[in-house]
Amino acid sequence: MGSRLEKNSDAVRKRIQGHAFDDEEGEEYEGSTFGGFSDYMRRKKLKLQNLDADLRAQTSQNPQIFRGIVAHVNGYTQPSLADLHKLIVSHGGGFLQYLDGKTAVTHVIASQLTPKKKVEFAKYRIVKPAWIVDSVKAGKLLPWNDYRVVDEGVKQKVLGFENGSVVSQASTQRRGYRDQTETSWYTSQMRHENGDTEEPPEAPPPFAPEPGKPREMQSPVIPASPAVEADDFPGVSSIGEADLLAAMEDVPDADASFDEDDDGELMRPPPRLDPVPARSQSKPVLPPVQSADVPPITQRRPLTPEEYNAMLWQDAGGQPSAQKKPLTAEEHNAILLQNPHMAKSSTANPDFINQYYRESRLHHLSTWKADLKAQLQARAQEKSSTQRTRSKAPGARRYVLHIDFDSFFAAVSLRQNPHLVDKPVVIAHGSGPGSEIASCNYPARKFGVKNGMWMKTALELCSELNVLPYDFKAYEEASRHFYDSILAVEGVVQSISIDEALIDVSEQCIKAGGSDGKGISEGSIYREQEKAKQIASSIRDAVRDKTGCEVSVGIGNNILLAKVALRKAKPAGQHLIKPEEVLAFLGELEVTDLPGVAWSIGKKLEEIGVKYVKDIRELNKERLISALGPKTGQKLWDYSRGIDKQEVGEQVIRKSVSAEINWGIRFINQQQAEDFVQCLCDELSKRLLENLVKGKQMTMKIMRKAADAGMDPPKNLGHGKCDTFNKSVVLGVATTDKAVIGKEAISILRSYGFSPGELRGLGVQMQKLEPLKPMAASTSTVESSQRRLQFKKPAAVPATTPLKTTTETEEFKSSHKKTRPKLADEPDPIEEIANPKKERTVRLMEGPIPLPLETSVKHRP
DNA sequence: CCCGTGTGGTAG
DNA sequence: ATCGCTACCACACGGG
Repeated sequence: MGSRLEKNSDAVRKRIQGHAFDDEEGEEYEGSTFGGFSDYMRRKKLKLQNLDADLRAQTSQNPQIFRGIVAHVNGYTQPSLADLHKLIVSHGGGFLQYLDGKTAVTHVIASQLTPKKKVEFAKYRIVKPAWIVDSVKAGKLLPWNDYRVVDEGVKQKVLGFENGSVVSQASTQRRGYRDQTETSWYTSQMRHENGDTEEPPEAPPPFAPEPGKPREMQSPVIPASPAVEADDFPGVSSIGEADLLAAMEDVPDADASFDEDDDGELMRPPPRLDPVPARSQSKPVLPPVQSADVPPITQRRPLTPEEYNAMLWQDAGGQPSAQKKPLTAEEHNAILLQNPHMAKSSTANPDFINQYYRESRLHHLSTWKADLKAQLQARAQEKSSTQRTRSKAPGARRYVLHIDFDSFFAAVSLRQNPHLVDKPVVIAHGSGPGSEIASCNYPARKFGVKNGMWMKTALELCSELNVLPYDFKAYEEASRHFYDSILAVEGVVQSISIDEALIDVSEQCIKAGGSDGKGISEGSIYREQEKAKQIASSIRDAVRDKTGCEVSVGIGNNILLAKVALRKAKPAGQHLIKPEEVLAFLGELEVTDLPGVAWSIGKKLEEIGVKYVKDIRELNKERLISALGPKTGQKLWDYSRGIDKQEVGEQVIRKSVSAEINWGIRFINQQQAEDFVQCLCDELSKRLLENLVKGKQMTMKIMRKAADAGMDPPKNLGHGKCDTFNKSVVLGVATTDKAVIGKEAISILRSYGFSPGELRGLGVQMQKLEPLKPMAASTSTVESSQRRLQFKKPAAVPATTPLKTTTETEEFKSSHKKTRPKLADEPDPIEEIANPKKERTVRLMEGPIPLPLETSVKHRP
């Protein structure tokens, strides 16, 4: 995996956010995309929102004619606001009490509007209340056009962003989000690979579902026979008919006016049909998933096709039989999860989080990266405290090495499969169409296969592709050897990732040159460069010896140049950029070859006529800054001239900790969603403790299926096209308490009132971190800082404690003791990359350096 | 000017 | 089938 590893594999959800609607006349509206409401901390609003979820959950039997619609009622109406609210929500719609300018409201309901309001609401569709009433009566969504309050005309046509001339003052010529979305990598990949599935061009507009239209869900719906038995994952049953029926169950009409005066508590728990352990109102501890909804283990007979059909085409409450009710998202998921394979790989499996993180390459990449960074920074700190830091001679030549494995995952996995080395090989989880390619060897690249590509595309490019599985253990092992070799070199080391590092070897090289490293002395410069090359070469040899894999090395006089030199070095080589070559070398690169420049900035540059780095030099700085912003503009101005002020090994302290999952999220009711959020918070709390920090601000991240996205995205159990919603809350006091975090997170989730079946991704993040108080002082700081660096081989440890079975209340669990029996006396060098799940070293944090976890544990009774 | 929140973008 | 994470920076915008 090179420096460009998975360049495209992420940044997925974020660029698919804006979606505009085509109404019945094909008129374009810029839907205000981002939902939520202005101030969820205000209790009253909160409650109003919460009701929606409850009400919606109870009325899923109603024809969900307003699905995809989010309404706001303005002014006095007949029927009343409350009645309209109830009608809308109980028929699948969303409702917002307040407009905050960037909510996801699609329609404003009003009997009439003042001229001022007309302007204010210009970007919404304004309809009369009768639209709601008549639609419910008709059992289907009627064309809203017939109920317009404002006449057709300029008033409702807004946002002429395409017209560049409109935006002038802002100095940055900005395109609408939608434009960016349409040309994003993700969108284009979707089109390329799956243009037929996710958004069929003939798909009905979201506001006019065609109820009778068959849905393309037959195959997942009807399992031939259960290939995975329920006890493949003990502790949970497969989703049975009971769940399915529960999801579709008739629920008595919700009381539209829950009392509003119990302000002391978070909110009213949703009323339920089946007996569910009630949430404790005083203690914010939520019941675990399996205790809530999942029935005891029973072997269930899968539904027969007839039964599915009965459900699928169930008549919607007395409608004419031609009018079949489309399934709600919850019903859809319930049916989907009938397939045991699906259930196992989704939130229906209580072990899902652990299982998922075990298999996710991106999760591994992130954890590895954080661990390595912490370890190397701790090492650097220790070094600088023991030996006087010599200040760098200003103006001296620098020699920075950027070292990187060639197609890391593939190379490591190929050692077990030497017969494939000359054949095209990729690393992926499977060979299904949506499987992502994490790494590909050079023979595969010759076919045009790239990291991050989906299997479908890769197979089109190369039909004889060999797919090898991940071997995370082996990657850690190879990385350990890699870092052993790097750390043996005299210089300043900075970890980039599991397979990538920087070393500043300036001091060594200048010493070899025999000058002060400033003056222009041909001989000295030559000797310096030769020294750098020789260091690079010996590192490559060392890593090859120990791992059997090739690394490449880029050498330059700053990080930027080392990085771009690496491109030229690959594969299995090294390249040094001499000072006199810098401008020519950089100039011929495309702008997107620069670090920090990818599709988005690349496109902005393209719009102002810049394709190559040398083109940047033609622009004055002001132009660049006005197009890209002050920092980015300045940075690129510098980069194009070979300037990079960043130093190797700069210390950065962690500012956030988070846990998110945006795959396999398929809920059939609100309870499951909330339980899952709690599990995420448990995980987050665990990570906070591992990092010895607590957080004062929490952010909840939500991905919800876009209104125009199909129920089943092209990627199996993927999130597909989504809207994203982030909301943060500042806690009174910093905490690691999973109950507190969970309470806040669930509160935010509820406040949005999303249909649980439409959730596609969830995450929780802590910011405003503070160091956790160290345990009672014990060992000397010196000793602890020495211990801090040990990369421990995890002792043979029992499986990690299941997420929800822990009853520990203490900050440090005693199980750590068992895990790491005799720690203080092991002077091993770096022995293995710490297992991210069980082993952590102390993180750098502001304030006093906390004692290492182990040390603290040791001294507890 | 500062600050805060929310969103976008990027990299590994 | 499939495992689309996570930290960090920059920016826009709104309010003092």
